[in-house]
Amino acid sequence: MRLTRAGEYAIRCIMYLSYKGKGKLVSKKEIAAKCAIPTHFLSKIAQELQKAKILEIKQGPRGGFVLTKDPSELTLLEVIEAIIGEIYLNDCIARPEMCEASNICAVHKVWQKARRELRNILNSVTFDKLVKDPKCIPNFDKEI
Amino acid sequence: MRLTRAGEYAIRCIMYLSYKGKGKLVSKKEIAAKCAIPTHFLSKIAQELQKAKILEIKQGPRGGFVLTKDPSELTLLEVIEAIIGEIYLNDCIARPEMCEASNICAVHKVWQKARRELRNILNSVTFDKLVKDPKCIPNFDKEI
DNA sequence: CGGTTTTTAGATATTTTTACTCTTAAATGT
DNA sequence: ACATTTAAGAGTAAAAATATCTAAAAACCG
Ligand code: SF4
Ligand code: SF4
Repeated sequence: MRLTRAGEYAIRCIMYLSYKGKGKLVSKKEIAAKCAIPTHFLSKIAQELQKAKILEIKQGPRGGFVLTKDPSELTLLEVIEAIIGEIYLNDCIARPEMCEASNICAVHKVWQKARRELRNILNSVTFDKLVKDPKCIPNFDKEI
Repeated sequence: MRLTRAGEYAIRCIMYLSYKGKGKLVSKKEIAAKCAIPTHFLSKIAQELQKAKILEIKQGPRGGFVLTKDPSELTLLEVIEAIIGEIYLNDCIARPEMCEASNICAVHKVWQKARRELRNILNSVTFDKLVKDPKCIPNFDKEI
């Protein structure tokens, strides 16, 4: 019950793009270096984020990624679920038909609540707030 | 980011034992049948639950499992973490040294909060309450 | 005591997921 | 045209999940 590496990398990538600002083009190489993400893996992650309309990919020399959403409108939950899919916590929340008891099960109700709370917390945090605290991006300022 | 099958099975097993009552011996075969758990897999799960002092295993004919904790003192969180280990949600919460930014990272703080809330929710539910609602154990009453 | 039943505990096996990596090709600035 | 940069998808290695198998131990029964 933990976030995958791809999810964590996606957050770091968007953190860096948010720090640079919406609409600003940043090269893949730079992001990979600053955020400690394997470059080829970053490609895969960026593709998913593009599908989710969070960023746009520009090819060619001077290519890279551009954040298309305003950091103030973009939450942790959106980025995470773009990569790992919707969070459910337990299988019977995703597919209630897998357990005949799901419509009356007391445990099921706890998972529903837990899921709602977790997603609320992750959805209440926007990237503009995250990057506003300069301390949270200690090595973004360093030269590459 | 979801509970493993072993975790779900553990909850069902303890649900059934709680329904039968603390100190009551129930055979493995019966639990496996009622809770739809592969019998051999149930052995492995029971071993973990015994290590966590939640139940005791009795061998021999008329053997089985006995709940050693009072259902009112036993929470969902205890049972789950006995099987899947402590919940952390993100690697850097389990091992802050894996990311140099962890002591100042704003995202890290969100995960700390999310983890605390999730564990609180799971820890606030005891098994006596779960089994008190007769509807949550629809097929426990059926004959085997 | 000896046989039968029931579970143990560890080894093994299969499948799925994770976490990358490689390769070929496409896009684009100069 | 050509060099640079990324795309897209196939491929792979390792880990985790999900069981299953087997030899043996425990305990009841007659
Ligand atoms: S028993 Fe309850 S919690 Fe478990 S799978 Fe069924 S509905 Fe979900
Ligand atoms: S960047 Fe923040 S959230 Fe991500 S691993 Fe480091 S401390 Fe954790």
